[in-house]
Amino acid sequence: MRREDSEIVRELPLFRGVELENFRTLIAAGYVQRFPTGTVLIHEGERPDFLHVLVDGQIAFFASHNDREATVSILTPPAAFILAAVIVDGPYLKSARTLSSSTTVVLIPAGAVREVFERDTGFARATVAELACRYRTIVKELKNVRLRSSSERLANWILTQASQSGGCGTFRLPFEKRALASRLGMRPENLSRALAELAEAGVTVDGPMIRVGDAAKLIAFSKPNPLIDDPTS
Amino acid sequence: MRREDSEIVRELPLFRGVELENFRTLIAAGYVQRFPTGTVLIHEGERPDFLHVLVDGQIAFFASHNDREATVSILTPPAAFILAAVIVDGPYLKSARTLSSSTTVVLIPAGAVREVFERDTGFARATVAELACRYRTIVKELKNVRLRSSSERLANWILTQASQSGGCGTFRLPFEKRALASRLGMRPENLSRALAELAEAGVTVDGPMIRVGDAAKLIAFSKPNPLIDDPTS
DNA sequence: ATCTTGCCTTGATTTTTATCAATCATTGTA
DNA sequence: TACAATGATTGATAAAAATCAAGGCAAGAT
Repeated sequence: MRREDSEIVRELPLFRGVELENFRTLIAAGYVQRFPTGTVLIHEGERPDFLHVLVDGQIAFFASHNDREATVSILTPPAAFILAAVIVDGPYLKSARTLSSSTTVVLIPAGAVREVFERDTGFARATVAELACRYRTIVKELKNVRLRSSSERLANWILTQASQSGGCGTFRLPFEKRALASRLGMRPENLSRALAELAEAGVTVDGPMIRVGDAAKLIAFSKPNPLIDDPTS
Repeated sequence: MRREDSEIVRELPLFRGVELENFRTLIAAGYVQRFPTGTVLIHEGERPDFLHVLVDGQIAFFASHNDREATVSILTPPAAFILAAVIVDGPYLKSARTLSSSTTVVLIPAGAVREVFERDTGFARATVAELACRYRTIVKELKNVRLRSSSERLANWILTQASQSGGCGTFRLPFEKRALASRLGMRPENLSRALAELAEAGVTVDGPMIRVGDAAKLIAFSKPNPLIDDPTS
């Protein structure tokens, strides 16, 4: 593993509190892999062999049932994933596929993770914090789905994205529109229509570029709620 | 606190591994309260003062936004709740109201919980397991919402309920139909209609009594999926 | 340059779900 | 016993979202 990659892992809140010796054990057992776009890294229902850390690129988590497919979340680096499955040693509930070329992932054997978890209280504590945050993130997502229409979800997503991409009000979609549609629980056709509707709220679209012309107007339409939209709350 | 109540708490997976001394500290700091139907115990957005343990009765967790209300989950005893909010010391993401008369709750001050969490590795480990399971439960619920129609959700809920209520295929709804409707993400009107449709799958309804006449038929309609429906997976 | 491919968009239609309105049943109360 | 009050049901209608069917556009291939 390149020093660069292991340092990214080390800087994650999940690993920052791990004793150096234990961290080295984890890194020694782990390795790096790089994948092209569209690779399915994880298959729903299988058993977790590795704790994964996304170092570069993007990953979509999705689930399939009944000829339908739903994107549950999209992960951006750096971030660990499938921690819960590794901890309870239960089957994956979601599949994962890469959304960008040369997506880089660090793989740490599940057994090593569980061993260090047992003897390193710093890691155990960080695991609790990580799981608690993940849990709260999904609760928010469930509220998002149940309490909002699809165009409201879109409007709030744009608002969040715009504020994260610096103040200028213009940003580039970080992935394809159909991935966004699935992430927001809508069909690509309806995403197109919803984007067109948002012109009334001052949002203009040019290919992958989104411009929030009038933030106040978009906020009035979106009615953002920190208990749904604020990732830090 | 009655010995009876503290023993229920002690038997929970979350507390079973706590050192006796620490457990006594928690119980000494805690107390019991009993509430009538419809009491809102917890208000979305407020800060957690207590870890709660449901000892008797039923509690619905719901969230409000935009003149809408959605039930996120319904809890049956014995079970601890709002653990994640206590751990991260973040605002409640959901409100909670009692669904049954004389709902009994044990309240343990959040500070005491955090203190014991810091020094008791058994508790820390149990917390991890609890949070990981909760996380996975919500992932399943999100899949349930995103991958199924409302009548499919209903059919699978009935299937689960029937199997948990012993083999006879008849059971009583554990709460009012409108609570069930909200739990399943549908309107009471549509729950009525969906129940009527399920007659084709051998389900008969008489007030609060549900009878699964032909399990095979209902399974064929429901298409249950352990990665959504199995609470233990 | 032309063609193919994949993605996005647009319009028409169907399905699903919510909403509105009215009625019925049950329960607890005066 | 009659009488609210509450919850459940039913029917009619509206809104939201999915589906089906064409086209359009741009990037890469031939």
